[in-house]
Amino acid sequence: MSDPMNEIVFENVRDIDLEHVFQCGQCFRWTPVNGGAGGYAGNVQEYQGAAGQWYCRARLDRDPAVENAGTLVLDVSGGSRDFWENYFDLKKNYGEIKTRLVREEPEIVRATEAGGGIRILNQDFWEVLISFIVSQNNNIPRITKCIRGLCEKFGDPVFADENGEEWYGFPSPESLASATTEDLAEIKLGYRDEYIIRAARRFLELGEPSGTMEEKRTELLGYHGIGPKVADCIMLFGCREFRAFPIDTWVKTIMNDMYGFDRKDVKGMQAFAREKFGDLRGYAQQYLFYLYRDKK
DNA sequence: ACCCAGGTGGCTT
DNA sequence: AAGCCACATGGG
Repeated sequence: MSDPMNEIVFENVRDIDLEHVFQCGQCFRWTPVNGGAGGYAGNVQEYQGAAGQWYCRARLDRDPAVENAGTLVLDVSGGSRDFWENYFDLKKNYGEIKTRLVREEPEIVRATEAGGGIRILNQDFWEVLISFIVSQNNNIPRITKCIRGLCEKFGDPVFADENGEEWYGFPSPESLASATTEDLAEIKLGYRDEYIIRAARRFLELGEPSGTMEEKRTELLGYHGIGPKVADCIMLFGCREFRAFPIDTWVKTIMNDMYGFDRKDVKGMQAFAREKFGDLRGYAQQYLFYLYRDKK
């Protein structure tokens, strides 16, 4: 027997595509429902996943007349309408963001068109913190597997879907703070399990970073296992710091290809992003990242 | 067997 | 400040 769900409908959402949202590397707990490539069946996209302690089945009935638009129907195990509206960032005008980016840097139009339905989710800080520590020197399929393992072993069951499959909430900080490396071994985090345990304990002491962006960054860099790249991801996806511009191997390739930067010149890339994309550089980074991920 | 993946810590110049 | 290298794990 599946658990009951609440339906929440958002009509006429602009600048949204569920494949862009869930495959752009910002989150790791959403999967296409019917195994269709990217969750497509005609003009319907369907994904299921979880945010914090809530399960959600998300369907986008796409408007055939408008690109990256449609009616978003959520079947959720909990969470208010406001919670989900905020999670999907539905109050923000992404059309305007794309227009401004292209005005400053016309070449980026390739990226804003390829990932035109990207929205930066408002995710829980703690979940983002742990997820991106797992991400270092790792690939997306395996990151996904590791995080599922963490949820199934250390999270609470929150929902049984119609196939009888159990979904789990993200582990609490306490549950990971009290875990041992032996407990974590079966998750196959490799050398990262020490990082996870220490991060959980430090988060319980410090809570979420606050202050200016630089202050948040400094605090994040104090975590063992968090360097500049992971700190920028956590700020962008978990702290609503849209001026963060994470530079990973893909972005290095992009910056080399499009603008001729030496792959080692991370400082130069940051300065370029700050100058060209200003306060919107976090969004720019997502469009660029998706463009190159999509090419593979 | 090697190289890579949303890199980082630690040690050596 | 910049340059190495080891670090688990799994896929190509």
